[in-house]
Amino acid sequence: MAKKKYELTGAEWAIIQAVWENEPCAAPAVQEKLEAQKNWTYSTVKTLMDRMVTKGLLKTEKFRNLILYRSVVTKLQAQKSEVKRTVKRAFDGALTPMMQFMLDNHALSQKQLNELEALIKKKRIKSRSAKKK
Amino acid sequence: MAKKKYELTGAEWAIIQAVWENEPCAAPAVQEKLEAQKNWTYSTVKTLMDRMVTKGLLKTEKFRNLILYRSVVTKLQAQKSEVKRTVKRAFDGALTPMMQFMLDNHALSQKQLNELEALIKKKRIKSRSAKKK
DNA sequence: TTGCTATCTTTACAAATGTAGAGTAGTCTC
DNA sequence: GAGACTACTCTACATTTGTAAAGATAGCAA
Repeated sequence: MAKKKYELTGAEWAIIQAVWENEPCAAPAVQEKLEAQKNWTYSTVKTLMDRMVTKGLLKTEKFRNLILYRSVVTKLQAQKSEVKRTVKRAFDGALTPMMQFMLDNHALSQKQLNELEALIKKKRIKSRSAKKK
Repeated sequence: MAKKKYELTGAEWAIIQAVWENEPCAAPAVQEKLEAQKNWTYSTVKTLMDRMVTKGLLKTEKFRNLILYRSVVTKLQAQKSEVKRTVKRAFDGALTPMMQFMLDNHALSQKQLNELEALIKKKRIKSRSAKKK
C-alpha cells in the first residue's frame, strides 16, 4: 500500500490533538478543551471537525442524538507526513541535512545532546545488526 | 528585532528555490527553470512571484522594460521558519522529540549516523565552551 | 406541555492559494 | 513602419482555509 499523505492544516492539528487525547469525544468537549489556546466558537470547531471527517481524518459514530468523533490517522502518521513535507519542501527531500540544520541552528543543552548521541549509538547498533540479517 | 515568520506555501517554495539559484532573475527564466517539475504557465509563475513581492518574500528592480527579482529572505531563514512550524504543530514545540522521531522513523545509513554523531560531538564541545564564556 | 438547554445543521463569507487566459506594450527585424 | 517576439499587466475563477451566526431539534425539567 502506498503511503498516504495526511497533511493537516494548523487548525486541523489543534483539533486532532484534542481528539487524540480524548478519543472518542464529542465536538463540544473538543471546543472546551481548545478554548484556552484557540478562541474558537463551537460553530468553528464543529465545522472544522466535520470537514475533517469528509477528508477522512476523523470518523464519527452516532449515539442517540450525540455524535462522537474518533481519529482515523494516528499521531505517528500525521507526524510522519508533517516531517516529510518539510524535508521535501525545504531540504530537497534529504533527511540528514535537515537534521544537521536543526543541530546547527538551535541551541540544545548538553543533556539534549547527550540524549541524542545515545540514541544514535543505539540506532547504529540496530541498523548494523539489521543489515546482517 | 523579533524573528519574523517566513512561512512559504508549497508553490512559493518552488519559486524561491529557483530564485535563490539564479539571483537576480526574471520571471520567464524562473518559469523555464521550473517547467520540468511544475507544469506552470508563465502567467502562473508571474502571479505567484508578484504576490511574493507583496508579501515581502521577493523584491524587484526594473531595468528598462525588464523586471528582475531577488529574494528578500534567505534560504536559512525560510528553512528555520519551516522547521519551526513543524516543531510547533506536530511536536509541541519541542525540538529533541522531533529529532528523536526522525531518528526512529527513518532508515539512516551507518554513514549518516556517523556523520550525525560527529556533528553532535562537535556541537557539544562548542556549547560547553560557550557556556564558560 | 412548555420552555430551557445542549447539540447539531445550514449557510455564509472573507482571505489565501493555485492556476491561467487575454490583452498590451516595447523592441527587433526586415 | 509592420509584423513578430517577448515580457508584462489585468482580471478571473475555483478550491481550501479560517471563522462564525442563525436556525432547527431533541431531551429534560417544571
